[in-house]
Amino acid sequence: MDETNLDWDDLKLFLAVARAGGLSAAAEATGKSAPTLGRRMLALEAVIGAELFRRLPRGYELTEQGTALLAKVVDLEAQIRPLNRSATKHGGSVVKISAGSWMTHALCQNIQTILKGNDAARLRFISAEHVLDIAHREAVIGIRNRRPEQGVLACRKIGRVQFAGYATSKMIKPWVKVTVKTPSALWLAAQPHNAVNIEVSAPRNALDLACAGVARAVLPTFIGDAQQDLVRVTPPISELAHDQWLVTHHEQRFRPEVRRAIDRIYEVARSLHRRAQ
Amino acid sequence: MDETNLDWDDLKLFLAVARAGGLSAAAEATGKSAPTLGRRMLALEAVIGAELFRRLPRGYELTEQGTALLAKVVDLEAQIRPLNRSATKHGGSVVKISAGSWMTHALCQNIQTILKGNDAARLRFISAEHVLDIAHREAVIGIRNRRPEQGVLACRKIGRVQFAGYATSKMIKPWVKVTVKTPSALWLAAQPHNAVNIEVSAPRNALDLACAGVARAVLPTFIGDAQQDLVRVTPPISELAHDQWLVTHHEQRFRPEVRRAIDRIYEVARSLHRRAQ
DNA sequence: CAAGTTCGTTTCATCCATGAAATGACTGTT
DNA sequence: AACAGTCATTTCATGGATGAAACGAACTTG
Repeated sequence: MDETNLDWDDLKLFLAVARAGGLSAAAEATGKSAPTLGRRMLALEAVIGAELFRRLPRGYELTEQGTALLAKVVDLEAQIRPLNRSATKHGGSVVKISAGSWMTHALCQNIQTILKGNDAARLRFISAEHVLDIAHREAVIGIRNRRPEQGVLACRKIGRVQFAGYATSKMIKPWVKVTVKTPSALWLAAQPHNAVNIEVSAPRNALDLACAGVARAVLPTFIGDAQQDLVRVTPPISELAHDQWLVTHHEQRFRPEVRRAIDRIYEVARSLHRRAQ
Repeated sequence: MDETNLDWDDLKLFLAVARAGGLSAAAEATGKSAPTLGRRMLALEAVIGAELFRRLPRGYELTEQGTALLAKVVDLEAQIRPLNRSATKHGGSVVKISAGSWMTHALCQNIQTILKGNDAARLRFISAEHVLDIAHREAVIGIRNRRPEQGVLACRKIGRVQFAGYATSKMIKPWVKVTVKTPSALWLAAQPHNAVNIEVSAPRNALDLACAGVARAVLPTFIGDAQQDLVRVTPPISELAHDQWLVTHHEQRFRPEVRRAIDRIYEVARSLHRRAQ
């Protein structure tokens, strides 16, 4: 085999073996046989130039390099999974709305306005920090922080989002780190003087920890200013300010239920912006 | 072939064909023959359920869907390319705690108790509905709803978790559906008489919508009973009740910072159980 | 301690993905 | 209009990846 050319499918099989903890269970999960998986893992290790597993009598155990690789491949899988046809299958009239976790939270809190006059379709809120692909119907409506370039997408500017640091008191100095690649997480990582004492994987938990009085959290002002227990402990962070856009597919936006959802969501988002100036 | 299972290596070959603008040039670039690439592209289109190329006499031209896919695969390639390098550097002393989103929320709200006497390590809360693998160090501490079978894991029973339906009023009848495969989501799907009028991808948003007064949500009682705006609208759902276990790795649990975190988390979790009986 | 079970590795027959060769269609040149 | 060149598709023989079967090692159970 070509040892210089990584077979991407070996990464998928690696993921299965890593998750299953051995070849036999991974064989069941993947439909490939245990000998095949064994050979593919050896091939992968040869290409990568690292031992990914300790081969124990009762199964495969990841090495440190294997664990590091696993984290990356889990992320790859999350990106590849939606590409399957089954992932895009349209089941009934569902309007999928994709927004970051803060925006989704705010939309849910204002759900009565959004639902007004809209019984024809079911709404599905997909809370994700990465951009879902409207051109491929991963979502029908998206709220994004960048104007889309694709010609098939229609967009409408909502307004400008500001971020700031929040805590229960200015006396609280350390920060909570969100272990995802959002601009605010990256900004915080780039501030060497900002001590981080705790980490969370979900942005909502950062808010929880700020409210619990142990750390500062970077929050959008339409969220931070709405919390009664929190005060701003920094001025607005200009590096994180960005415009917010409501995006949909040219073809989809004339469906009546999509049209109404767009109008309502725009209304709610605009009012959030006005409150948080 | 298995049309439901995307071969990740087909994405790599797609990238080569897209870049080369045809099979012949891509054959040269990849070492695969043109007929092979042609078949693999057909297979990829079948799995994805979209036409990625217009097949012209003088080569392959990307369709809009193909162009969109190309952007994603370029990104995937950028992530996969460095995998030949040495493993990522080992970070500082971080204690990773994995629990479901409700439990993580509750732990964050009680973070002061958990942090007591524990400055030596940074805590990382990983909010996930699936079980992270402690045997392979995806997490150091896990809160699970099943006793682990693996011998390398130490476990300690916390107590029993109950679930119930919650809303702002018993007059509210429709439910919010969480589009993830958790037992509570699956239970709700199995109740044909429970009308669902709205969907969310994140469990926290189900709570948001219940508090907004538009739907009923299935919540664990240690969450639902703690919300001032919500009341139980069903009795406890016996099908969803389960034991809760604190799990860690045999080897890891004697590290002082892990030991302390385990003790504190156990304390907090036990008190949650007492409150929600 | 013996028997049973489970897991990974090795061996080897099978079959399927591959590529060589042929073919067809289209474009460019004379 | 005829011919040459280029590209993709089809046909079919082949070789290599696959998995069934066997084996060995380690662990579990009675």
